[in-house]
Amino acid sequence: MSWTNERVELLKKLWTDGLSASQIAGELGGVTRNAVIGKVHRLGLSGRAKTAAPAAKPRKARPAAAPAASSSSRPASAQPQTQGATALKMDAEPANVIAIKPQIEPVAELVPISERATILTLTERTCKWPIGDPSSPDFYFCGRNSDVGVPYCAHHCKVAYQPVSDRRRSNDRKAISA
DNA sequence: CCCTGATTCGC
DNA sequence: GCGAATCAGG
Repeated sequence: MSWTNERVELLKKLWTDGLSASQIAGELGGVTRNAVIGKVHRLGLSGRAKTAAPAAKPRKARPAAAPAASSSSRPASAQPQTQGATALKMDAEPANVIAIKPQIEPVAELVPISERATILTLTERTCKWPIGDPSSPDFYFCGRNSDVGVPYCAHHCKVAYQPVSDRRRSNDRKAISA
């Protein structure tokens, strides 16, 4: 795969949207996260709202020649592991937040087909955020990695849990009078 | 262990 | 220019 204008534009969009390099790589397909990161740097759009202090890091030079990656040891990109399916745990909700029940997610939220999970491939470390209409054949789960005991990946945790402080007391309604 | 981005350097 | 290998960190 080469970096066509379209792919570069999508890369820029996703990167600025805050997606991780591996997520973008999965979205684009045909490239690894390293390729994405490399491209991001070449495009000069690295460092998005990150640390600004540690600018100078005495990078340690690589030993010498790479252990010869020969030519037969590079599948494609890192994929979520698929070990034995184990019990699902839908608990672990932080105390000071309210959980928002996953609803049918709009098309905007897409997960690369290669990373999607079905009820059969979910493990205790895969994101169980449902995507699509449960009654539809296109229904699937996010499937990205999540911490053990946590039902969703980092991304969907943000979506699922909303700080209580953000919840608006429903008393700012306007004069209801009568 | 999983992941993240950053960097180097052979190609 | 590209990206695997590697580093450094969470």
